Amino acid sequence: MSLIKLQKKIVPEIVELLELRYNILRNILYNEPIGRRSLAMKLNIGERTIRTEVNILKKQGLVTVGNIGMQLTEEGKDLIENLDNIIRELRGISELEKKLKDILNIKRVIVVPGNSDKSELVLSDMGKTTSIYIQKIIKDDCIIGITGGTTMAQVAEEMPAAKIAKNIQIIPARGGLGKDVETQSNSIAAKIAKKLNATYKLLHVPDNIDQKTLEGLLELPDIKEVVELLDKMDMIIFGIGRADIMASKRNLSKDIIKLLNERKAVGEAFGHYFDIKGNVVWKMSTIGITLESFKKIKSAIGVAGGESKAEAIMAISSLRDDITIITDEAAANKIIEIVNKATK
Amino acid sequence: MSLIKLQKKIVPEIVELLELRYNILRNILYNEPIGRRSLAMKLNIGERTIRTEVNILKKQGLVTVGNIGMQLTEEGKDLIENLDNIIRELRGISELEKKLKDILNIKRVIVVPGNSDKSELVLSDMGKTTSIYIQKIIKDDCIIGITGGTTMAQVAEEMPAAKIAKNIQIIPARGGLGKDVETQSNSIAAKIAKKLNATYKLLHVPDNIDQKTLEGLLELPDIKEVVELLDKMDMIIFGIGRADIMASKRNLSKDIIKLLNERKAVGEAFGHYFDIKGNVVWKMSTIGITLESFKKIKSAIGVAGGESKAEAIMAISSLRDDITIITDEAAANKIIEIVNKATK
DNA sequence: TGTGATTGGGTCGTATTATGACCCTGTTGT
DNA sequence: ACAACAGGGTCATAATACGACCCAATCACA
Repeated sequence: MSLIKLQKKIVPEIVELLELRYNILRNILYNEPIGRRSLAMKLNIGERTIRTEVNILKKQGLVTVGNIGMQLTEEGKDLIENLDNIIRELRGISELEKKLKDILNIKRVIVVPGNSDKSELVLSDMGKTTSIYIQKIIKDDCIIGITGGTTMAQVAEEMPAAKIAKNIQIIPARGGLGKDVETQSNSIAAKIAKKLNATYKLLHVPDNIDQKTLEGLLELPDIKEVVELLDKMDMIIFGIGRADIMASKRNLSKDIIKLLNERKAVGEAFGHYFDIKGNVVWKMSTIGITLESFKKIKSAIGVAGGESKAEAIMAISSLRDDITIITDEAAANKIIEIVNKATK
Repeated sequence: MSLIKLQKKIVPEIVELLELRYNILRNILYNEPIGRRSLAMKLNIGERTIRTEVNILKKQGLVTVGNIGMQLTEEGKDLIENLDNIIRELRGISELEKKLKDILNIKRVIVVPGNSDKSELVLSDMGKTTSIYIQKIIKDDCIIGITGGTTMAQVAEEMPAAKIAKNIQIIPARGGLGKDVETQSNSIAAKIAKKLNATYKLLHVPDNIDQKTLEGLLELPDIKEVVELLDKMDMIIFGIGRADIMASKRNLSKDIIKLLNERKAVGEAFGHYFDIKGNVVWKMSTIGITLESFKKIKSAIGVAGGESKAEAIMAISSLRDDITIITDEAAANKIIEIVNKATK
């Protein structure tokens, strides 16, 4: 039996304590310097509790607290990295990954602890984990497709800057311009490309354009160039969204929303809307990767977290059995819950 | 950094909790079935505290509590073994051993956690640890000398029964009959011999006999046989006593006690009284191993615990630098304290 | 230079928990 | 039958954690 499980058995109290302090440390690290009250806000904990805990952490030499706020000491920063592994084991993340892999029947599942719906740090973690995974499998002369969304924006944000392979090309996997520039696939592709010291192409095409305009756009050399690359992608990293939320974000017409409801769309990825079995129920008319191309890409990596994304993840997992899903604990547990209910 | 140290840093509370529960579990194991009140007595803890803790342990499925008392579950028993290592690391026993080895300037030091003055379980542990160590280094055709005392009695008690080598002989390292048969070297030698499936010889000689009688006894074939073996010993396992306490236990005359005080005797082993530097200040006139023989024996293993034995252990360690000392945490810390004070 | 938003630290009443000091009843071994 | 021991119940009290405030100092920004 592992050391952690052993302790969990004999001193079960440590679980909450350890996680609480871990969260405090992490939140200080990501927001330093930060005050008591702001921290209490972020963690949804009473201010006084923060105080008690921080006093202990201070006593242990992990945080310093001055009049500008609280900061981690060097020791605290070192500690937090090792703590990651403890938390993983404490929560049984490895077992969770294995279980989820079996349930979704896919090649690889990576789970980060926490719930990205409730904590932005978990979203960061997911982004970081995705980045690290990508950097591991990336090879020379790789063409990598990227989609938009807040999750993918976070991946770009957390991507460590490092030239890890030669002649990498980053391209947006589909057109579509959201309101927020930060979460557009174009911006994200550019950001990732810069971090990886790679070249990139942009795809400036709006969503939902009519067939005629589309054909016209395809004649443009700038766009044509990218479209040709779309079929040569070696890797695609994409966010997974909820069908209903994505529909409202994109201001789809009432008719289409009705259609999506009727056909029980639950998930969205690269402009395609899927039901829980992975059937395409509708797709946006824009320039971008097709489902057929998607299925042929060597490495497909989907990223999404939060329990709300559970069904969407299930839908996308049905598309290919050699897909990699990177998600969080909350989504993983929710998926397991859904499957358990269904089989009962 | 090790997992334990990491946790000690971030959740320092667990230290006492873990140790408390460890002690409770151990005491239940060694005394099962045992009641709340008896247990509280043994551990010097309030009865109510035991109740709170046991409730948690019960909830965790580590102890069962019926109307005959409390017992460990199988899981609890499994746990306790792994816990040993955690406690060792928690207390930094390895570091302590290293430090003590350097201070005493001897070949090998083994420390068991706890204080054998305060807990009989620690004495058991020391006995068990000694037994295991002996069984590791024992070889075929070995002649092993044994002394008396409560510590050595515990070694015999905890010795696992196993024939681990051929043609082993166990002999008492010196004569001397105490009041309590159980702690006489004869009984202990016999007990150990039986457990190890070895042969043994006895040495029925009283303490403090005059020279003439001594010479007479040496003519007896039974005694002569053992005495000849004394010089052929391959290993000696001996308890270490405090000079003053041993003197009073043996009812030494006031003159001799005065002498021991004058010459600053602090330790006793195999009938010899030593000052802190390892000089013999007095020895009992009886049949048994001489200091010269002792220094020639291949393996010398001294066992003693409790802070009161600190100086005695220091004295005996000065005799040989290839001696092995098996002691407990309390004695180890006390020795370090004494040396620190002396060097300041 | 003022002003509002933070910051850490102080304090105090209250809720929660741990603990000590008992009681009771049942079982067991003598 | 009795003494010794077992667990469980109860309650007042001590220790602790916590929420809800206050204050003065500091900082960013207008």
